[in-house]
Formats: sequence, C-alpha cells, structure tokens
Amino acid sequence: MNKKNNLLQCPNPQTECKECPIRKMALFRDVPEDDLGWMQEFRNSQYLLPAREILFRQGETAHTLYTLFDGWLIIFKILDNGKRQILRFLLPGDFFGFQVNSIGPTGGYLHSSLALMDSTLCAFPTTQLRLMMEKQPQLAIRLAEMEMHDMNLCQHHLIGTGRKNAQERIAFLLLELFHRVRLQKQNDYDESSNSIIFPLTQEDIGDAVGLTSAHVNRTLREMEKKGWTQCQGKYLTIRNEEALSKTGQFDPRIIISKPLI
Amino acid sequence: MNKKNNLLQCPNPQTECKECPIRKMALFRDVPEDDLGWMQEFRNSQYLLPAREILFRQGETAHTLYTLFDGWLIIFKILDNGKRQILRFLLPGDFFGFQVNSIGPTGGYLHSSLALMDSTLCAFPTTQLRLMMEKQPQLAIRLAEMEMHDMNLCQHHLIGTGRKNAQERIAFLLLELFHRVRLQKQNDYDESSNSIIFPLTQEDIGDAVGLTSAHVNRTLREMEKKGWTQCQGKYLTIRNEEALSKTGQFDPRIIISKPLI
DNA sequence: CGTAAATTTGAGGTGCATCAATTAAAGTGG
DNA sequence: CCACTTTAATTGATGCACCTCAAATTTACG
Repeated sequence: MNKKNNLLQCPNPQTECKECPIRKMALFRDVPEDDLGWMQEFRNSQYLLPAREILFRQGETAHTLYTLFDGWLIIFKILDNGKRQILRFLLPGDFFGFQVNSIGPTGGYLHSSLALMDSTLCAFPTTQLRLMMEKQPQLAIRLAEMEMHDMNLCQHHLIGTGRKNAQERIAFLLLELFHRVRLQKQNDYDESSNSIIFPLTQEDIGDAVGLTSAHVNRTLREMEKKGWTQCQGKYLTIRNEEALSKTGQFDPRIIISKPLI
Repeated sequence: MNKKNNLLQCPNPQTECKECPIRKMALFRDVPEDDLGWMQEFRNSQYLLPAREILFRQGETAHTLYTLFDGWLIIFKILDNGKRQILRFLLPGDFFGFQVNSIGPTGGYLHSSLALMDSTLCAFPTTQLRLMMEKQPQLAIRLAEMEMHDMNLCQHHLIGTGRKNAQERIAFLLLELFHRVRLQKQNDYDESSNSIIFPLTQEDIGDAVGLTSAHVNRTLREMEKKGWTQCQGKYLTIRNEEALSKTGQFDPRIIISKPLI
C-alpha cells in the first residue's frame, strides 16, 4: 500500500535555477538573480518520475515541496466510496506539496499525486519555505499570487461541475489545458498549430469533471462528429475553438497569471 | 441593471482595528499592535449592507477590498444559462474583493456578492494592498495562508459536487457552515448548543452544491425524518453529528486555519 | 506478437431535473 | 394586530442526462 520512492535522482549536471527556462512561470520568478544562488542551496535535487507513477499518496507524511520542471501531474483525492476526483492539473512551473496541495491538519497529505507522463521535479524541504519567505518577502507575495491563480482555476472547475452539462464541462477542460500548454511553449512551438500532446485517458477526463468514462466517450464522439475537436491517441486537436469556447463558456484570459492587485 | 450603493455608512464611532474582536481571524491578525494605527489610516470606513442586498456584481470595476466584520455573505457567479453557482460563504473575519474573489483579467469583478443577513464590512482601497504588504511582509504570508484555507474549502466543495450524491453534499455543507460559525462564536456562545442561526434558503443550498431547490427540499426532509438535522426557519440544528459527518465525509479539522507550513 | 490497457458501443436503470401547483411562512403597511 | 403581498417551502407527475454493468474492439507496449 505504501509504495514509496518512485523517484529517480536526476543524473548530473542538473539545471541551475539561474538558467531555469521555466522560472518565468515559477515561484522564484521575482527573486533577483543574485539571490538565486543561495536559494538553490535549499534545493534538494531534481528527480525523475515515470509516467503513471505516484509521487505521494493521501495519508503519507509530507516533508517536501515541489516545482514541476517538466511533464504533467495530477493532484487527486480518493473518496470513501472509491471514487476519484481530480483537483488540479500540474504543468511545468506549478508549485505544490504544501498545505492544501495537500498537507492536512494531521500533517499528512490530504490528496495524492500522479504523473501523467515522464516528469521532472525540483524539490526542497517543507521546513525551508517560511525561512525563505522571511529572507525574501517577494516570495510570499508571489506565493499568494500563484495561490490565487490556482484558486481561480479551482473555482471555474467548481462552476463547471456544479452547473454545466457533460459537453460544457469537457469543452472547458480541453480548452483550459490546451491554452495552459500553449502558454508554456509559446516560444518553442508553432503558434499556428492547434494540436498539443495530451496524456489524459477518458477516465482521467471523467474524474476531473465528474462524469463516467463511458459518458465522456460518448460526449467526445459527439464533439468530434460536429468537427469541434479530435482527442485520440496522445494528441488533442482543437478544430473549432469558437464553438468550443462558447459551449464551455471559456475565456482564455483566465489562464494568464495576473499580478496580485 | 447596475444598481450601486446598497451600502450605508456606519454611524460613528466605529470599531478601532486595535480593539477589533474578529482580528484574531482576520487578515491583520499578525500585524503588531503598534502598527495597527497607520494600517487603519488606509481603511475607508465601515459600512452596513442589508440582508439580501448585493455588494458588487460581476462586470463592475473593482476598487475596494473588504473584510467582513459581522454577518454572512456569499460570492457567486451567474452563468450564461442563467444558473447560479455559489462559490464561497463569507463569515466574519473573511477577506475578499481581490483577484479571484473576484477581479478578472478585465479589471472587473468576475463574481457577484450578496448579503444573506444584515452585515457590516470594513473596506479599504484595492491600490493599497501591495503597499501594505511591502511595509508589512507578514501580511503577505498571512494572505497566502488565508488563500490556502479558502482553497482547501473550495477543493472540498469541488470534491462534493463532482463525486457525491445529494445527501452527502448537503450533509457536508451543513456541517461545514455549522462548524465555521461555532469557531467564531467560541467565546460568546453556549458550546453545548447544537443550533446556529442559518440564513440560507433551500435555493441557496442548491446553488452551492449543484442541486435544484426541489431536490434539496426532499433531501432535507429525508434527513430530518432520520433525525439527523432540523433545518427550518432561521435555524439549523445538528441532531446526529456522527451520522452526518460519516455520510458527508466531513472532518471538522479542515475548518481550523493552519499556519502556512 | 501477445497481453494488458484504453476505447467504443449497447441495454437498461435511476437520481435528479423540470414544470407546476399548493401550502406555509415572512414581511409590510395601515 | 390584522389583511395583504411576497417569498419560501412542500409536494406530485413526468422526463432525461447520466450511471451501471458488460461485452466487443482497438490501441499501446514490453
């Protein structure tokens, strides 16, 4: 039950914080370059987590904070009835492993975390965060900012699950993930391409938006027949973004991380 | 459509921050007493908002941050199809009005806010928050802490709406609100009483957990017949907390605000 | 190339929605 | 304090979106 250590230590040399390509999205974005050196001292290491492996399970004690460096992860909870709810999709730059994501009142994780594809993580000890924030108050502001961004997504997620039908929920989810990936790759990739690598199974989609995989399948088929999307294999293609955003009530501006105030 | 100024200015004298009875729950909790004076300079005033009046509407431009001093409020969103999703219940000490609660990318509110009973608010200008945080880094940490607490509630809300049936959702909601109110009144009230003032209509309950008011009614009746709760008039009584927490999968420890790390 | 995992499809059932009408409760002004 | 009005609660009949279970088919992968 308590399978641990799916993590593999990264081979050296590892990425320096100073040269980190995703830092512009990450917690340390606002830390001055000169201070990154000692910040990096706090870091444990970089780790590799293979696809479909668990990083932590609800109940385990937590002592590590993570920044996702490369890959896709999910944060989810298994209920008493065995059902699974996916709470959050993690993309490169996302920060997690603390309180609601998910250290509970007992000190153990409230949720579990799983890699959807081979992923790389930067880790440092939970105990250091407050210390670092006291030395670098910018860090606290940036953390609040990131929290708010995640909260925004969580609220949209809630709105969908509470008040939208299957098609509306799925349209929103596909567009959200599509745009989040695109925001990452804005330099690397062909802007005009409307496809992304998409590692979710239909069961994952269902557990994110509160539907059965069978119903997800039927809904995806419908949307394909209408020529809105293509979602098969490891790729997602958006063919009619306008129709999708309209039914899903999705506005791409929610994806952009805004300053706190 | 754009009805404004449901707010009434409070009669003087107003409560001093230094003597504020809810500060132990609020944003300024960790600000040293000596600094509260100049903090208070930033504050606009205290306002009264009558029951069932709107504080702000989605779309309006935002320039005020609020701490709820007394009363109950909800934050909600109206979808294109006219349906309403309640995102958050605000109790005294809660802080809101910023980004996800709810300033969107356009600078306007994403959500609306409504008083469930006569309420009192402390207000200060949006533009001051960053300034205050720079002078008082504790404030940023405290803000992140409160955000995380709210995020936790939001995630539980999502779990319920996504993966629980009507009875489980309602049981969780009633217990959550019951315990939050009790935590407030821990000194004022009789600890042993299992009743609280409860200003939600059945439609409010439905819009919080994603059900019709008709179905909420039938479910509440069921739970009353089983002797679990009594929810009528302006009161909620918990009669069988064990049964309720078990079906709702509610753990009162999630209510307690934990330090950031 | 063989096995496991994911997708696809079908038949049948149900939890909750929808719509509508009735009853009860809460305000409101005289 | 009572008639009046409005709002909320209650209840019933009917329908559908989505679930459940299961089998067939396709795809992924060592």
